[in-house]
Amino acid sequence: MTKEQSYFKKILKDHGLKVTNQRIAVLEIFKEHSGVHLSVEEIYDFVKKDYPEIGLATVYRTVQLLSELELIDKVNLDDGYVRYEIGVMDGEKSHHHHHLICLSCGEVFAFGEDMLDSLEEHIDKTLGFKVVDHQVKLFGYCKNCRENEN
Amino acid sequence: MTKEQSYFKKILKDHGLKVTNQRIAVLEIFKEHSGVHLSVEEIYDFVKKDYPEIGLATVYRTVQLLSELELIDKVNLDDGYVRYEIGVMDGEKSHHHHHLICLSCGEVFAFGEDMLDSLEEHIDKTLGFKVVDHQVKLFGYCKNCRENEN
DNA sequence: CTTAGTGCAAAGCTTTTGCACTGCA
DNA sequence: TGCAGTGCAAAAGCTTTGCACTAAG
Repeated sequence: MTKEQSYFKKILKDHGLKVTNQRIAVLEIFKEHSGVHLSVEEIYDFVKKDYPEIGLATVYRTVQLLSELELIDKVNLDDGYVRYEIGVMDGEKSHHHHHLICLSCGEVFAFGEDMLDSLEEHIDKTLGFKVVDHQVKLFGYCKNCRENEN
Repeated sequence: MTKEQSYFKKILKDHGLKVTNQRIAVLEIFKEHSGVHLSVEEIYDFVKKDYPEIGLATVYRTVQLLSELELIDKVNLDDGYVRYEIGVMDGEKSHHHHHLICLSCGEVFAFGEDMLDSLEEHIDKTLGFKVVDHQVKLFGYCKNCRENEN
């Protein structure tokens, strides 16, 4: 058993939740696709390879659970699906919903979150609005696509 | 006829589209609710007061049209509805998808866009990603809610 | 007159829910 | 063994689409 699995089981137990094969299997898919933004349908298709009898509703419920436990992040890329990505795998601080979306190839890149600190401070001072979470989407053209067009 | 209506009619004609009462009526609702983020259902309810025989499908089609003509902005506040707001009514530069969403009362405030310029410049330099549009959502607690809690 | 636009109803989509069954603790 | 969790199918809710009809140009 990997250390992520042990950690996951502990969290489930701490919340009085049961450890099931389905939950382990879904988390495993997120681990195998770190950095990728998966729709529930995509997760379902992946999980079925290892666990063919799983139901779509279970995947929906598990994904909601993982999101509430803050083990995965919810991302809306406005493509008609709600997407999720694993958030705490890499050593660095968890990057929170910051995405570069290429309008040409559709690729999604991530970038760090510290760049917004001064902005949030300014908003607090001028508007009295206390920011506790943020979601930033930047649309444009990635390096590859720009090079291919030239 | 207001100057916004003349402008709208010109745009429709320039695109080879017909000027219909329904389209005028929907635009009128956006004008009356400048700064508000309306769902299609809400727009439908408002329009029906002036134009009871309008159909929901027409509102959906009109809103898509207005969005393509860049007369309104599409906003997704993750509440299950796609929302729209009029974008070019005030004299200032059009504020592009920048929202402060209060987690307590649900109120949505807007803020200016120039604050992101340095961030985008940095991204271009370091990642080679050219940003052409952006969408920023900041979640937190607004002044009112913070004062009421104390 | 021609055909884009409309209204209605049906269908399409993702997501949620009810309920009997299963399996973890 | 008891009850949380699951699987299936049905339902829900937003949005789109097909089609006959209406009205703008």
